[in-house]
Amino acid sequence: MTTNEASRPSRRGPYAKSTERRQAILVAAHAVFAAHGYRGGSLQDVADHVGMSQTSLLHYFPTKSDLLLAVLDWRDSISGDGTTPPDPEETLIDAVIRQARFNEEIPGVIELYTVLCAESVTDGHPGREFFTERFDRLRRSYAQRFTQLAQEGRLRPGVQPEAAAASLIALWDGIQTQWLLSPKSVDMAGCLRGYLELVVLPE
Amino acid sequence: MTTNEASRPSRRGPYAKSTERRQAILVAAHAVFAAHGYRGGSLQDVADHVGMSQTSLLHYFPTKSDLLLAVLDWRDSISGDGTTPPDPEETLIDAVIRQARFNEEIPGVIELYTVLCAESVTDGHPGREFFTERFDRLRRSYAQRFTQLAQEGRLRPGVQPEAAAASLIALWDGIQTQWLLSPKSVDMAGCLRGYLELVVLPE
DNA sequence: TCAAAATTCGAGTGAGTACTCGAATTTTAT
DNA sequence: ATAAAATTCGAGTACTCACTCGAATTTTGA
Repeated sequence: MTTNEASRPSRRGPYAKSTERRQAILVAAHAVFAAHGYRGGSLQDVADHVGMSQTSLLHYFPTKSDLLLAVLDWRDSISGDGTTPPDPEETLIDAVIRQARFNEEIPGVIELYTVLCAESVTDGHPGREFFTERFDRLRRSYAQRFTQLAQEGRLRPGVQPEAAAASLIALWDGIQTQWLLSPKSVDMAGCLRGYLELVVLPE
Repeated sequence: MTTNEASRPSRRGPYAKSTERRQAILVAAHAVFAAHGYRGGSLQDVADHVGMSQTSLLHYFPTKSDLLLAVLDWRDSISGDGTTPPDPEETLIDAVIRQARFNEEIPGVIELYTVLCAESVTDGHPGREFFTERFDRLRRSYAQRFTQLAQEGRLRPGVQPEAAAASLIALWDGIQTQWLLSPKSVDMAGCLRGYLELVVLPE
C-alpha cells in the first residue's frame, strides 16, 4: 500500500532537485542536437553544457536515444505542436502565422525539428516513429480544419482538404530549411500566408 | 609542353580503370550517405560496399568531405538539378511532375538530398555551401519561369514570382520528407500538381 | 539519527572514427 | 624492357563514442 502501484518492498522517489536537473539536461541536449543533429551530437557534449559528468547524465537518461525522445516530447509539450490552438476563435491563417513567427524567435527550435526530422528517415534512427506519428497527427488535424472551411464554402473550389493539409505542412518544413540556409533571402511567414490566401477564400 | 598545364618535370595521368573505380566509389557512397547521412555513414562502410580497402578509397578521395562533395556534384551531373529542362517546349508543370516521378523511381536519390540537405545546416557541415548555392540557383531559375508566365498573364493575380519559386521548392522538399516517412499516405506528384494548378492559370 | 535510496563520478571497455605511413604490386609511357 | 608513376593495402595512430562498474557522497523518510 505504498504510494506507487507496485507493492515493491522498498522504493523512494527522486530528490527535490532531480526535476530541475533533468530539465537542465533537456535544455542542453536540445541545443546540442539542434546544432549537430542526433548522430553528430555527443553525450559528452551535452554533459559539458550542463556542467556534469557524462556518467551522471546517463543516470537520468540511460541511453542516448532515450535522451533524444525526451527532448522531442519536452519540446512538443512546452511549445505546442500546432495541433491545438490556444484560441479556438483564431483563424487558421492567423494561428499558422503566429506559430511561424514564434518559432523564428526561439533559437534552435527550427534547427532541432528540421535536422532531426530529416535525419530520422535514416536506418535505425530512434526518432523515426516520433516524426511519422507527428506528421500523421498534423495531417489529420489540418485536414479537419480545411474540411471545416470547405463546409463553410471558404475553400477554393478544386482543393482537397487532405492534399491541402499535407501541402501546408510540407511548405512549412521546406521553407524552414531554406530559411536556415539563408535567412535573409526567405520570408517564412509571407510564404505561408501566400499559400493560405491562395487556398482559403476571404471572409 | 606536356599535356598538362604545369610544366612539372614528370607527371602521368590515372590508369584506365581509375574512372570506373571512382564511379564505383561514388555509387557506394551515394547509397551509404542516403541510408545513414554524412555523419552516420563511415568510410569503412563505403569501402566495404565497393569491395576495397578504406585506405584505397582515401587514395581517390583524400577526405570524407571530399567524397561527400563529389557525390553531390555527381548526382547533380547525371540527374539534372531541375534547373535545365531537356525540352524547352515542356510546360513547367509537366517538367516538375516528370522530375518528381523520376526521382521517386530511383532508390536513394530522395533520401540523399533530404537527409544531407537538412544535415547540412548543422555546425561545420561540408555540404552547407553546396545546398545554399543550390537553393539560390533553384529559386532564381523558378522565379524566372514564373515571371515569364506572369508576362503571359498566366500567373494568378496577386502571386509574386519570387515567392512562388521559394514555395514550390519548399513544397517539393517538404513533401519528399513526408513521403519518406510514410510513402503510402503521400502523393508527391499530386501535391505538386495541386499547387501549380493553383498558381498557374490554364492555357 | 540512521539506514536505505538517490545521485555523482573516476576509471574504465570495447568498438568505431577519419586518416597516415610505408611498402608491395600493377600499370603505363617510353 | 624498364623505370617511374599509379594503385593497393596492412598496420597503426590518436581520438571519440556510448555505455558499464564500483564506490563515494548526498538526500530523504521514518
